[in-house]
Amino acid sequence: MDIASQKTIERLSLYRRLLLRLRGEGETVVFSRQLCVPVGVTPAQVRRDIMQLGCSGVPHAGYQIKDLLAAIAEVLDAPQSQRAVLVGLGHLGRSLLTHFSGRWRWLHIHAAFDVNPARYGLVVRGCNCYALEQLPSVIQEWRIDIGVITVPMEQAQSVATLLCDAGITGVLNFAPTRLQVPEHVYVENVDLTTSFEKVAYFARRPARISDMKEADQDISSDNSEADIPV
Amino acid sequence: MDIASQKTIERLSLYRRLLLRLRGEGETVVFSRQLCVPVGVTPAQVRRDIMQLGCSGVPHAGYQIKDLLAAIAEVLDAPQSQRAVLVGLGHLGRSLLTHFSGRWRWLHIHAAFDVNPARYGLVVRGCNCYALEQLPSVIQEWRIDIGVITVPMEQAQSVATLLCDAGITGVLNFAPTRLQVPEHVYVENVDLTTSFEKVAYFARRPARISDMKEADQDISSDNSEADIPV
DNA sequence: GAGTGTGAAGGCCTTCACAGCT
DNA sequence: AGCTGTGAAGGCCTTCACACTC
Repeated sequence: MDIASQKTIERLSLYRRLLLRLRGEGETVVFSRQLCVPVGVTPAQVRRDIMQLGCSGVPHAGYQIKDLLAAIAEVLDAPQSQRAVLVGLGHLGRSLLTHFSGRWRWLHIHAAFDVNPARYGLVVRGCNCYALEQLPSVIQEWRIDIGVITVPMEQAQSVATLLCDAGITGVLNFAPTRLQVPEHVYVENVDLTTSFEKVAYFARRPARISDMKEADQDISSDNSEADIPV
Repeated sequence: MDIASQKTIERLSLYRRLLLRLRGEGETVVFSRQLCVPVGVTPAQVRRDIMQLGCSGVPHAGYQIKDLLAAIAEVLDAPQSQRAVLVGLGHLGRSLLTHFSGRWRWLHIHAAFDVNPARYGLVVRGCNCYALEQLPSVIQEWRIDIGVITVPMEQAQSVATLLCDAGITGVLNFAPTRLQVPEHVYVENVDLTTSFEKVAYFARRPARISDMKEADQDISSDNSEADIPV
């Protein structure tokens, strides 16, 4: 697979976690029909993605889970582990560090930065906080290629520029603005405020319609035996 | 504006925060050219969105910021404030509560739920944690229409079903799976793991090109958790 | 019959391009 | 000249449909 679109990468990520789960349950083969539902697409889309991965299935016999996992890993996983820095140790930044640091061996948050001197030397989950001025040298010395931005909107662009100038090629942006970066830099936006506003909007729009006829459709879920939530 | 697509709502949310910032800086009018960049679209898209809002601008004089804000609020803001519940008081759930609770007056996280009895009675930012069994009655009694799911993937679907059966119409899903819900229920997925994987993937794709010019020092200490240079 | 592989069609957005206004 | 309003065109994905395989 030479080049994959953003949406394809998203689906591969979802496929993988699903496949890992199936494998953990003892399965060895899988059909496109099983994969499509939890990823939210049609079987045709699943087959297209698998085709693009270079894997082949057997009609009526499905795909080998281990083949799929190997092919997906080939695409998604870096040859060596990647390193990231986080900029902005406010509430959100600390939460992310606490929650995610050390959670994936293939992505290590190597250092944190902030403009607030009160936060220098702060250590969250083994991750040190430094002054923003030190960012370029740290990035270059450790060949870090990912920056996580958790600063307020007003400062996001200047931090992004700083990161890009230092040589970063990927940004995970939690600030509610679209960053301007050089063409070779990829930006993934995670905008929780917008997500909340979207849910709030769509939650109240169709409500009236469904209020009319309430309980007609029940969801046909495969894992219906698992009545024990959480 | 009768109906708006997901992408339109996203942009409206971004426009608004930008407009609020501009207004705070003393501006009263704005051009499409100013709005397009931080939202990541073209001026034509901005004008289309504004047209859809029902606002008009004046050539060479731009749009009135207060008109735009009023029109956007008309679309995005609920007549009365909306209430949400959060299910799953693990690390992520607590972080979200800590970070977002009380942050927006128009969306109140009213209660939290978990299956783990050790968490019953837990209070995070004034938000009480209850047993999952109480979820339906709380939702119905308080007419809550939004559910935030922060449980592991394995339990996400059953929680979603529970929420939908209780009458929820919007779900903010942090679990890495696409939920099956009745047609009238809207689901917004926030998948941090996938986001990280996307950044990691795209960060190293164009890397080779830029690798050319400073491929001198090779620090290949992969799983190094060594100290940070200062 | 049940599933895979894939060309072709369809849909949804975004952008282009240009008329109209001041 | 500069910017808005908008029909038309173009692009990107997704889905359809069906031949093919076991």
